Amino acid sequence: MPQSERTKPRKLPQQERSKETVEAILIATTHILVESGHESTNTNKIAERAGVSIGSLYQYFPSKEAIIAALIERHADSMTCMIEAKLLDKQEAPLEVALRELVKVCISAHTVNPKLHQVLIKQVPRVGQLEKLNDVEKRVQALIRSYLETQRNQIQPQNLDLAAFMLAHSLESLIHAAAAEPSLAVNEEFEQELTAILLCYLTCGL
Amino acid sequence: MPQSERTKPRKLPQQERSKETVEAILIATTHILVESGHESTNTNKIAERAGVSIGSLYQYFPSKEAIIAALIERHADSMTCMIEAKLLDKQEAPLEVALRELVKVCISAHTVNPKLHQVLIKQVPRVGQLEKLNDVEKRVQALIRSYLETQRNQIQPQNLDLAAFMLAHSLESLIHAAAAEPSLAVNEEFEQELTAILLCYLTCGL
Amino acid sequence: MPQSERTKPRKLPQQERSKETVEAILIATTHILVESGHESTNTNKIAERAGVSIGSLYQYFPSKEAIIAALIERHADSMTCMIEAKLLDKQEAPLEVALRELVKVCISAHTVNPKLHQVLIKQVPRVGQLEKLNDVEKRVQALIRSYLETQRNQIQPQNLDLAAFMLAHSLESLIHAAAAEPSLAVNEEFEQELTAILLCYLTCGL
Amino acid sequence: MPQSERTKPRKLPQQERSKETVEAILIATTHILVESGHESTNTNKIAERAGVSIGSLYQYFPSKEAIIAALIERHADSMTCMIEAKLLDKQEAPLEVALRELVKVCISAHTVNPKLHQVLIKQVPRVGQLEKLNDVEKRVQALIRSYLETQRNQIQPQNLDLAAFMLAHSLESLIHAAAAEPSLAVNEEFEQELTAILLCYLTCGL
DNA sequence: CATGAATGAGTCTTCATTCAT
DNA sequence: CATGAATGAAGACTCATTCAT
Repeated sequence: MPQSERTKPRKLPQQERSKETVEAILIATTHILVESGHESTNTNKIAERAGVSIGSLYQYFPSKEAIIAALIERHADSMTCMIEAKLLDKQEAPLEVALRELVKVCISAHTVNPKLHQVLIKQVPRVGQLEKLNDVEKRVQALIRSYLETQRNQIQPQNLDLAAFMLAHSLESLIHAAAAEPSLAVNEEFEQELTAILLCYLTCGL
Repeated sequence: MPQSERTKPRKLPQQERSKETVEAILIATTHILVESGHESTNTNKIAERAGVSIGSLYQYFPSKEAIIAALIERHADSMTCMIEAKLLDKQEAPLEVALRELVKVCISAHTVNPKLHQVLIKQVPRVGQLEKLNDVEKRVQALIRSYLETQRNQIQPQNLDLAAFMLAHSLESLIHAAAAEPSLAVNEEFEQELTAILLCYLTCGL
Repeated sequence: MPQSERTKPRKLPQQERSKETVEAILIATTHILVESGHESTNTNKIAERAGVSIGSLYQYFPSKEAIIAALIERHADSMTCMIEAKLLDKQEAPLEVALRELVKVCISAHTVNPKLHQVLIKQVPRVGQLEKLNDVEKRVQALIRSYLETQRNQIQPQNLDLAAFMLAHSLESLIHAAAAEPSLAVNEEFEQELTAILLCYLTCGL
Repeated sequence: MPQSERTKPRKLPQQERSKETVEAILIATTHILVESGHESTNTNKIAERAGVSIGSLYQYFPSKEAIIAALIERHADSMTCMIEAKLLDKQEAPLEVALRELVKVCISAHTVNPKLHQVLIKQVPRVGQLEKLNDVEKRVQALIRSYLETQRNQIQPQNLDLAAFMLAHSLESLIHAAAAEPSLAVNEEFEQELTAILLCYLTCGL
């Protein structure tokens, strides 16, 4: 999956100073996205907020899209890392425990910067390089898939690809939806219910 | 949730010709969205494609957003109508049958114009009046909620609001995801699995 | 020779008002080119000088290049028309008379807007659609070629294509050069000498 | 014509390394011009291609224009040197021989780096210091002028300035045009015809 | 009511050049 | 003197929307 010329970071910052610049740009972008939404996020605002000239911005990112893409990548990385760590940690645990922990860590992952997450999910068009947003699901799905493998004889579904797909997407979308729904607290009860739906699916032989 | 001045259709077309104009605009918008995506959909293109002057377009819609909102509304209506009809029809049916039918009709609903559905979901920012995209879920959730009411003693979850939320969002998101995933056929097996996850959740007492 | 999307006029002005707009744009461009040169000619200046919004400019011309190209086309047309008319008129005249008249009319053609001509020739990069500048030579060459045909047995060169090439380019470049050279008056003597070089070439059998 | 501050090479490279740097810059510029044209030649690209930092580039050249100007100067020098040598060599030769040799050497001179020559002629705006492009003609004209002096009584034209002008510009422009015209081979026949037009002009008494 | 010409604020992006390290 | 990060003026172009006809 080679990155297109338009979205590949233009040059990697080599000196300390330029690393700070890139960092400042990403942080500024995060703030603006969270405060004003994707539509009114533009490169001039980003540069200004980052305390960087517009020229510097374009030294490191070839386009506005590339900045958002980088942000998405970071965000996705940090989320999947948390999840991966937990799944590896609970590899040996009984299904119920593992699932409950998975649910917990996914919720935590969504709590890191939930406002940003919402903006990315709801406002950023999944077009071109920005499709990477879907990567989170894909990577979580892969992690789950390999976990299921180890539990193959504990679970009912035979088609592990499909089962991982079902789990990953339900998990993700329900957490999204809950986070976006002010009337619904993401509390113990929700966590419990989320664990239930996944666990039932895997174990109840209907 | 009263409509703002900016997104309420400016006047209801009452004469025959007006209705045709509105129709032409919405159809043109659909085509352009499907063919070129949301980003390159603009009012001038829409007017041209609809065979209508840009001035006339603004007679019927106060803004670009209003056009998309109208489209979303239509789309959501047609989807929820199908689902509502089916749920009412199966009100008396046993849980398993009802759920299976619900799954079937949801899949059908996504098949009416799947390309448009994808564009609306993935590319249209859920901001301002365009948040209505979420209405489909909300309305389906309400329908399910009232169905669950009738089945209260057949099912395990006690918090019906939460249960309806779980079902509606899982259903919706899994069908979306499947439709967007070329490697996954939306076939009998998928339908079966989707029914399973919902049914297990409602009946298995974990 | 189909025009590329970037340089083809965007829409032909249909109403009276828009014809005036296009005209104003071209006139403004001419003035700015003559006064400030190609490098400092930009679309914003053109629009302002034309008393037209930048948006209007882009209604009719898809790019800056397209405006210059249109100007070149006009300029080339007016030049070649003059020359064509004269050559047709002198078809029957003896060689010396015809050549002298050709020289005269070419000089006149360069005198219509010599400053513009210089800018177009010296400053506008002959790239993309702007290569049309060379069309003047090509079209003059074709006209001369067909004239030579009628004089075939009066002249020495046998390869009429080559002869037309020699005449057209010498003519053009010498007039250019003379116009650009302040120390050289484009006077009777120059006209005489120019006629001489062409006539000698065609008749003297060396 | 004193050089302006902006285009005079900033310092003459005196150490070996400096000479290499300047050389590398000019060579890189040549390559980029030939490959991508003048429009997309910029100082950052030049520096990168030359394997030199942009800062160093500005140590040796005060502006972009100065780089191109230096290139033009070199190119013009190498062309005029060839021509000068030949003309001096043929000072005693009969007119026809001298002219034929002049034609030959001019063609050779255009063959040294024809692609670069085309780019310089067609794409580089003859503005400011870049007017030097015209120097080739001027210098050739001066050389021819002094040669004609020695042949004064062999030739018809009395105004030697004008005659030199005619010869220099015809020669130059016809060779340019031929080089730019893919349909026309620069072969023996062309060489012959070019000699003819010059020789006829000088000798035939029309 | 239809038309389509006109508007202009707003955005992205480039690139010659400077300057701190 | 070399480096390359930083600068920012400048310019091309889009598109939602208005308004004269």
